[in-house]
Amino acid sequence: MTDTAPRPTLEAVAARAGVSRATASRVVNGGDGVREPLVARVRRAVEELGYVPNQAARSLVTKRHDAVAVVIAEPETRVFADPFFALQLRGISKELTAHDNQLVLLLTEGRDDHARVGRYLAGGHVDGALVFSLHLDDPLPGLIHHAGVPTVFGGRPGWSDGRGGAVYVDSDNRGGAREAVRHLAALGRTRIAHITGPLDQTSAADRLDGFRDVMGDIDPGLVVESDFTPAGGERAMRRLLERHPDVDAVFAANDLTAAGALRVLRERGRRVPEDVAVIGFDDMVAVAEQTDPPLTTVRQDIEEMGRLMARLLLRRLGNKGVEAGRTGTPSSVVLPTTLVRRASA
Amino acid sequence: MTDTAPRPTLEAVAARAGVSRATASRVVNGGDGVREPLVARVRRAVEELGYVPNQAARSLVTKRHDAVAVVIAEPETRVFADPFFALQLRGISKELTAHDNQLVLLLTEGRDDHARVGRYLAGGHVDGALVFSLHLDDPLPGLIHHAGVPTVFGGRPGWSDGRGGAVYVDSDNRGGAREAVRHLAALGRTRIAHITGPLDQTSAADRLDGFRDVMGDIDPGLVVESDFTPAGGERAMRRLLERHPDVDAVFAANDLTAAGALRVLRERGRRVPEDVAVIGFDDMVAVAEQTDPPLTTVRQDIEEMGRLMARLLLRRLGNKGVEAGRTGTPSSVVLPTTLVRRASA
DNA sequence: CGGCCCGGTGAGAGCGCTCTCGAATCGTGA
DNA sequence: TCACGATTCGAGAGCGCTCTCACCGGGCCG
Repeated sequence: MTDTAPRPTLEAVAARAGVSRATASRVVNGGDGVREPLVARVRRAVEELGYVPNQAARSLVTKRHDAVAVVIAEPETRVFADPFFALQLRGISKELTAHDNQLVLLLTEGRDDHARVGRYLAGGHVDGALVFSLHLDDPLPGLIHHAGVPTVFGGRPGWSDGRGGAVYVDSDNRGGAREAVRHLAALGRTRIAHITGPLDQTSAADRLDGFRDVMGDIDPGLVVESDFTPAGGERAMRRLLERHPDVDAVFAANDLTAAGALRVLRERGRRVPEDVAVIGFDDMVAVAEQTDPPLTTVRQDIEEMGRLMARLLLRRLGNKGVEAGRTGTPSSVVLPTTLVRRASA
Repeated sequence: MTDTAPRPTLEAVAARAGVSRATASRVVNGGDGVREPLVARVRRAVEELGYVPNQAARSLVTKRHDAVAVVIAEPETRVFADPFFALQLRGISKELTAHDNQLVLLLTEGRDDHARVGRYLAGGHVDGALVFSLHLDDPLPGLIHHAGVPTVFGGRPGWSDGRGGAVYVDSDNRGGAREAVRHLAALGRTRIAHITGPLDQTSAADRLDGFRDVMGDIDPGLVVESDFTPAGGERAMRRLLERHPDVDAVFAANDLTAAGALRVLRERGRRVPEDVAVIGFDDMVAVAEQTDPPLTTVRQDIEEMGRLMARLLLRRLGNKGVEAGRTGTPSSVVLPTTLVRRASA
């Protein structure tokens, strides 16, 4: 219990099974090329001794770790207010454990942490990395690329340099936004506004693009930049009502923003959806189902994104068991979104 | 970039600095007992070569991994709908990285996973574990104890067996509940009800105990068991109104439940807080600030809980740098809660 | 019937690091 | 001045594992 009984080694297993260490090793790693009776004997010895391979010794020679890092770079507390990463983590975790890989979590905040993470990844402690880095000016992708660690990004990284080599998994922010706005238009709304997210994040920028795809060149006053927070949503909605008292629909860049907007609308006596229809983005149920009225929103399958990220990475690492892609490096994936109709639009 | 340049070894550093591998090792690990000029030379060599110690080789001999597992055992999706674990993880992460420890995340769902986790921990891949296991009947604590891995629990584990040896960090659920109920009483409420959480979780049970501490032996119909979800809160509130139409205050076991209750109250035309005062628990801002009216609730410092868990574990692992506890195994810690007054009570 | 090939097995060389131990160096007190 | 203790450094033995390579035996072809 408390005192650490010395763990049995491969040597011990071999001795007990009456074979060499080499043969024992072969059996432990699949048993190819070992005749049945011996396989059985080794297996039994493993069982009886409760042998578990020493991972450190193993990776010392194989140079593999069967571990991948998940880097979540978010200076802002905001992120933790939504279950986004939690769900993504769950998807990642499922896929990784299904292929016997460990998940090393790296949370960063602040610039100094970037260096630390870069050093860690460059240190070769993990076979690859899954990185969430949503800001345009983030130095992390560069550091990681420099470190030469196989990486898959969560969300399209907004690199300025020309290389399109980055593999990422993203949801169809632009398409989802289009669908939302089209829905508002189909409802007969004509003064449709958009409260954006921080435009240095590709997801926010893409949603704005989708909005513009449908609306064309509209009064720029109908687009208000915000920051993905409820408070920001409130501010933006207030400004919107000042500039355009006749607004009859709002597409908010995420659910939190929409919740803030809803509150201001109620406070100003506007009925939702009768006077103003509102659509959010994300489908964070804890928020979208709690608003008054419940929020119509664009859902993205967050857990699936995580699973996919892990799968792409493992494939790239040449992990057996993962169905092989056609050839070489797998390419990025963009997942579809769906409109979830509740009461607000 | 793609091809893995062979990482420099200690041997290389030693050669470049003109010292032995042993001395280079000493410098890398603090440099005690090495004279200044040599220290400087080795440091420079490390710098120039970009040397990073091979962790696998190191732990092969030290039998330490400088890594701890974080086990989150939650079959239910519910958990991921709140930022509870995210915040806790952040606290844990901060403390661990401050002491150069890695965080290996183990997410489980379903019984079979338990065995996997047990095997992993027993496999000696990590130095210790931080475990969130909130259910009374959870086999995990037993498995872990059996594996002999130093562990700190998040939340008081509800063990039936007699051993009080488990170290845990919890918030003062009972005290917080008392404060909430006293607040309601101070408001002049007399028909105070409680919507509980799942009573197989110690946090829910403790909150109920706190409620009883203040209310004494009341009409059992004023206590309704629920499940920490908004939908459950709605159901419970409905039942409550049927049985006790005269209820004038509700203490909900968490914010999500309170949100559900609020919705039912509004739907039934009860004004909050005029007719019925409502208090939640947790202070999940994303929820508590969004409800109508904003929710009065009991806050627990979740991030601090995480940080503390990590600190206790590191101390127990004899990690230098962590201020030493007085003697031996540190004991559990219960963190205070605070009442956050918003509009609902 | 002999040589050859081939699948199955074991011996042994490291992987990169820490740590013990003895050698070398330096100072100090008598 | 010389012995002796303290300090600093290097040589070398592993930690537990994988993997190459040589070895051995039996089946098959010539």
